[in-house]
Amino acid sequence: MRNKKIMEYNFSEIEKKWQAYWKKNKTFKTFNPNEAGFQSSPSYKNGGKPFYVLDMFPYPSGAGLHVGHPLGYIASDIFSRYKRLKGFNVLHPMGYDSFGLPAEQYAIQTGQHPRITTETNIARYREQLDKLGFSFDWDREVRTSDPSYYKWTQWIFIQLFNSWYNPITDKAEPIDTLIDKFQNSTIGFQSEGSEKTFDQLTENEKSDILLNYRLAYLSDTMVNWCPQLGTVLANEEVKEGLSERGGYPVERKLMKQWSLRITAYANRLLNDLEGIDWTESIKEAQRNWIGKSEGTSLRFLINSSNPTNGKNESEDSEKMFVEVFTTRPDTIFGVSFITLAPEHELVGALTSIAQKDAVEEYVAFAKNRSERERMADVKNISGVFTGSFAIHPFTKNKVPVWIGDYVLAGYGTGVVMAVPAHDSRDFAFANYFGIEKKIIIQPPAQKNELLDLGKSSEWNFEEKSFDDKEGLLINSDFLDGLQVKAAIKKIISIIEERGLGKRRTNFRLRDAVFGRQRYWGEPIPVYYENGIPKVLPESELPLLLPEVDKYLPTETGEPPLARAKDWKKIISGQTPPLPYEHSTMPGWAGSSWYFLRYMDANNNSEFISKEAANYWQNIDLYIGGAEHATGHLLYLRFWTKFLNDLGLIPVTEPAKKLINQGMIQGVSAFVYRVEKNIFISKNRIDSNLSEEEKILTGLKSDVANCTPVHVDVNIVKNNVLDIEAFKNWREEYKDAVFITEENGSYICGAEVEKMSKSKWNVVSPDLMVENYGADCLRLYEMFLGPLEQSKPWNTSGISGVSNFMRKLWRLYKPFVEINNGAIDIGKSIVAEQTEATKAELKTLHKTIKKIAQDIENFSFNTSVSSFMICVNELTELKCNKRDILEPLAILVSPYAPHIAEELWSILGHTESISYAAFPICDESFLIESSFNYPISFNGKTRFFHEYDRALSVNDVEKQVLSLDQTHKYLEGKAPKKIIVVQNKIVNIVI
RNA sequence: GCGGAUGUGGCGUAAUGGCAGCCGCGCCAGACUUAGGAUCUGGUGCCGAGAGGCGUGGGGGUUCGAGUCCCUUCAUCCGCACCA
Repeated sequence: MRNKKIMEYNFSEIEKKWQAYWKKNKTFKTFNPNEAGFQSSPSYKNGGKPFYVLDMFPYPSGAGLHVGHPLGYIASDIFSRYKRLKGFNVLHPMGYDSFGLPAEQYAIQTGQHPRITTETNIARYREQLDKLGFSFDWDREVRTSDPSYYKWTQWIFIQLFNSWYNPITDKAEPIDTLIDKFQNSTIGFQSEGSEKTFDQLTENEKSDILLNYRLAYLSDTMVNWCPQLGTVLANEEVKEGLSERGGYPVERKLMKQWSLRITAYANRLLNDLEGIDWTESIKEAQRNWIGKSEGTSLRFLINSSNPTNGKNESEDSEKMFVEVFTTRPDTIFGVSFITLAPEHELVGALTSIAQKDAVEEYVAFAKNRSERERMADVKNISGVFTGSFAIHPFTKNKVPVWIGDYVLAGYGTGVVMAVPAHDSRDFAFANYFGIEKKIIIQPPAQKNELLDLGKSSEWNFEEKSFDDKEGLLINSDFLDGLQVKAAIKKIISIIEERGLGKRRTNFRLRDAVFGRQRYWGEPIPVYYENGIPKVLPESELPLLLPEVDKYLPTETGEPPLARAKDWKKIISGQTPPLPYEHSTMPGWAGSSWYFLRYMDANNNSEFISKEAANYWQNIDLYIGGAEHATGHLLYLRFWTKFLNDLGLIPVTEPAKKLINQGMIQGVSAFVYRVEKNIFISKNRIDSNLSEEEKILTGLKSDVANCTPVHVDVNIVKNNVLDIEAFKNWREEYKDAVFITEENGSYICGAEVEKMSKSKWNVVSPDLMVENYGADCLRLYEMFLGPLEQSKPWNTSGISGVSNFMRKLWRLYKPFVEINNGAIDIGKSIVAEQTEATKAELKTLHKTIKKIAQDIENFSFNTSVSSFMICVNELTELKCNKRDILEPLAILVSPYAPHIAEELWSILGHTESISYAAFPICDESFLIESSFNYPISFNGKTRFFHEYDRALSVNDVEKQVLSLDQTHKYLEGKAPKKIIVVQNKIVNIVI
């Protein structure tokens, strides 16, 4: 008894089956060349050149993944699977950025160890990731919080500490080479008026001097201090004066802190952007952040007859000077005052007795203003006169010295030469305090007209400064008559000649503060001996994160690590034990080099072997969010360059190509609360209530105002609220009353917002996988639109893709044979011998071409629609040929791997489809013998006519002109011109 | 203020300078149904009964021909922002 039974597309069974298969067979295990198994791996057999596809690894938060997270992972997975089919040895790993603030904040609240919550969250992430069918090699997983990983993060820190940046060779070198130079006096070192040689210095003095050069160093710096988080923050962790995490106020504070000398790399970080294929917006953001500007320093002597406050009376005040930095030295003759930042060290010395009180009051005021206040208050001008005068280096005139908080202490020299006529900030300041403006540039005529249309052709310097870098110099002595650019050139050489200053390049980029006064991070591998910071020997790594009783600062304000008992460095034969550094590393430490660790994830003796580094080089394709533009991506490049300088890795950039996937936003739903438990439907808000409704709700009058309240999007479908589900949603809504539309439904409001738990608009991938399958979700996420674009999630569109999945499945006509009650494995009714028709081959090869192109261009959305077209056409053609369906399964497999594996096996294959060969497009199937020309008149298409593709331009023209329809549209007129583009279009101009 | 991105049907979107709206969602009609938030078939940019006209944020330009190239302007989103 034999029986054929058609199989339905049971995605959940299929997906489970193949996920288990991949896991059991380690289908996606990637081998390094020196590893056993490399030569028998399918990649190697396929000719395997290395290719590295990386996702920015996630921070495992307690909320789990929402549908937005996998977007980039799906894209990278498609690309990885495609590259495997193309015969590459693909490295496609995943891991967790598992140190960080949220776990610690949670620990503070609950007392639970962050390690525990982190592990729980990772398990949940893993489960969610596994359900989506990604082809990660999990044997290479990294976790930044794992001691076997952070051992090497600490090791790299030690290398940074033991290195300095040699400006001559323009790279990092071991600190010993610097000590050598000091000892041989090849170069001098910064020291305060001491005449000692380097070897004559005390150990303390040596340490202090070397800290000025080490790439990881301890120093007193102005830091962003966040009292609520109890830690310092790096610049990019502060947004508009508030902490990025949590949104707490941030203050400026002088603290002894660990920093990394990223500024040494500013130029290279800037220049090397040219060579990498990253989006222009990210490169631009980095250029901005680095903020290179070229100009000159210039000294202004202080007038020696200044009445000073007495403090510095005894010192040689004749030698006192302030140094400014300017990018516009050409405006030197327009200087009418000098402004110091309130924090400038010479403020005290420059203040006259008469101005002492006013200055002190102002400095105190400026100091107490938070960063946020200062930023919010940009429009308000404040400042104070010091009572001192500087001497103009060329005119020898007296120039008043002011203090103003529009000058930033941290940029340039903290002093500006103010040219109010040609700088809008100086202009505002001068206007406010009534300081004179000296006009020294004649704006070009056309600019004059722009400002004062109709009034006069002169620039109105009463209203606005002229800031542009163009125009003619006037009232400027030897610069008169020069154009701005020529003037800059000339004045710089004069300044340098006379020793008044030097050509100088300034960067906005600041050194990165590297210590955090928090628990859940890598301990900095440093101990203190007589107050001198020393790094641990490599043999003592990892320096394990100790246990503490609470994750809070100590009573004395020490970081949590100070609570650890007996956590001290013991040196044999020496007592007492020495204290360790109590700060930990910032969140970005582990992520600054993780891409390297994946290459050799289980190496216990090195952070990465030379062979692995040389084989994999750097990331070929890196996918992640654009929010890391100036943080992670800059540090990643910095560490890569540093490790390259030390000769540890062969590359100077971490990623050849970077793609930023767009954010998937949530569509929040709102109900409108009238009173406590009465809700009005959206379209009824401005309408009148019926008598019935008034009685029902107990409202006396019509609704005047109502409050929108977020409602869980999972109980809203097409803006219609599931009223019963709403009542059950929360206890408080049990007795809710609704003013509905006429048809009795309740319509919710909708708004696109960030997907977040608090807005109740989170759509979980788990639910989508359950209802539609992972393949369907993968395809749908790609179908939404271009990868890089942000877009709101809309679940209702998924049905189209779901229909497609079933249509694809049916094309293969899978069935099972029931043989005397025993069920065989699935088979397909395919025509083995019959040759495919021309039409079928055309459809297939057109799709092959399109899919390959799309993947290479990261245009995954258009691929999905090509698949739909292909399946629609093949269904129409009733195609059941193996020659067509087999390549189609391979084409689909990067996008929808589970169904592809199943169909592949139904077609009789016993090996995974993952290492099949990507089909090759045969162009000959695409070429038609004729072309249907659109015939247009004055650019408007009127009709079509088919001609042989080989027909010459002249013949097409002749034949078109003889057509009846042509005469109809010519209306008896003679055509002025006829354009024929072969196999494209005919355009007749009348 | 500076920089980046984006503007196309009711919605998501597609179009090497050559037929605008492919593929979907939604909607409309029909078929099968006791029923449909199932399935299948057809239709669907706008105006117009129709012929036809108008249409890619607005204005201008280059071109035989512009969603696409150039100039200008507006709107939205994102990043940076007193950086001398």
